[in-house]
Amino acid sequence: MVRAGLTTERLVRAGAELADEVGFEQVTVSAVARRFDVKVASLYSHLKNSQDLKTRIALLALEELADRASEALAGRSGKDALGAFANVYRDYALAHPGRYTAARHPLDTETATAGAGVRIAQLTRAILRGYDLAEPDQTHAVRLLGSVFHGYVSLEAAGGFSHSAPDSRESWARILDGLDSLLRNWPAHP
Amino acid sequence: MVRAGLTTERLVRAGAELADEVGFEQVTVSAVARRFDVKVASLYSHLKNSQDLKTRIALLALEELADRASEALAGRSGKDALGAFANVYRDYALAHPGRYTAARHPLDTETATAGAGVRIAQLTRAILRGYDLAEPDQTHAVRLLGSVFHGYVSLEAAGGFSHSAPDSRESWARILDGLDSLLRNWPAHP
DNA sequence: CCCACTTGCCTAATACCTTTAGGAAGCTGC
DNA sequence: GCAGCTTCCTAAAGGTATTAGGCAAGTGGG
Repeated sequence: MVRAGLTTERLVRAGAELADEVGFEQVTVSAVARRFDVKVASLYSHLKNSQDLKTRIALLALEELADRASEALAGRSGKDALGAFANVYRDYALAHPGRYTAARHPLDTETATAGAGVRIAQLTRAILRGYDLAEPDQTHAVRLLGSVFHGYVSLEAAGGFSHSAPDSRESWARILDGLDSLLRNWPAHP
Repeated sequence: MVRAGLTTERLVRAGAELADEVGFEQVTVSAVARRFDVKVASLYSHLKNSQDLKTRIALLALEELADRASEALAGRSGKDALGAFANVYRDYALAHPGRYTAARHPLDTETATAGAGVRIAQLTRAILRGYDLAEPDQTHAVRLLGSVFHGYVSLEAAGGFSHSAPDSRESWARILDGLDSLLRNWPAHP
């Protein structure tokens, strides 16, 4: 009996690749086992269950996203930072649709607060240092940015903008212009 | 043998209720059959397959959403319309989380263009009539609004804003202020 | 009224996926 | 070179999806 050398790490990584290839919903313990040419039950020494696999893929994706965002943001500020961060999001979602879907997978509170999601939130807040926003407006703005990035990228991934003019990239650029403008002129509370 | 009186309509409606109760992902042909106290195979006279069921639930949700939005928008314009539309979205998502998830379910192009999704897009565009935006900026703005509404509501539904100050409603209100401001002062192309 | 026909729901069967229990073969260190 | 842990396996039970074929409940024409 030749051992396949399974580890949780390798299984999760394979699951992430599978997600990008066939969609996150289609990622199954069985499919990962097939990929390693191993019986399904063998994976249960490394994974608690199917949900565990999906959660770990989600955490991997969040970490990759946070790493890229962190690197892109280094040395940038203001609109430059805004655009860099936004493009990391968009590029990641387009290059790794399955992982991106995984990153949006609902996590229970403890898992979420322990994962890289909070790093992403911190980075979003860092972008706003280039704009003059005091609390609580800063938090409102963080939520706005998160919504726009996530919303746009999801709709784009779902094909929402693919069959109509103008080009999605053009809209993306103009939306970033708009956000920059809004952040510089955030309306005072009435 | 007493007949249960199954119809595609009733099955889809039951599926939608089930989605709101246990989540759209948990909606299964078997679960719907149980709800009617009927054998699973019986549903296949009314539904093509599991995917068909989910697609029909998605279309139902889109239609309900479009109906509500249409009603809310009647007689309103400008920021008033923007707020009314946004609140329909948010309220629907909070009241019917499963249906809302269903509404975001990816549809193939033909199904999507035949469904109520296009009505929603048209309504979004109608809101912008209250602002002075020419094409292609109008389309960019439609995409921005769609992204913000969808993004915010998804993040909120996933619990993103639930355990932190300020209150989510407050952010929502201030984000709508921000969007209104941005639409009134849409930056000219550099 | 009843016979034929259509329709609605059923049984049966196949094929996956998930998960647990328990066993055997490989590796590691003494 | 063997004790013990680890890795992977076989076996089994239970759930979901889907198809094929059957019987009984409604329906319409003679």
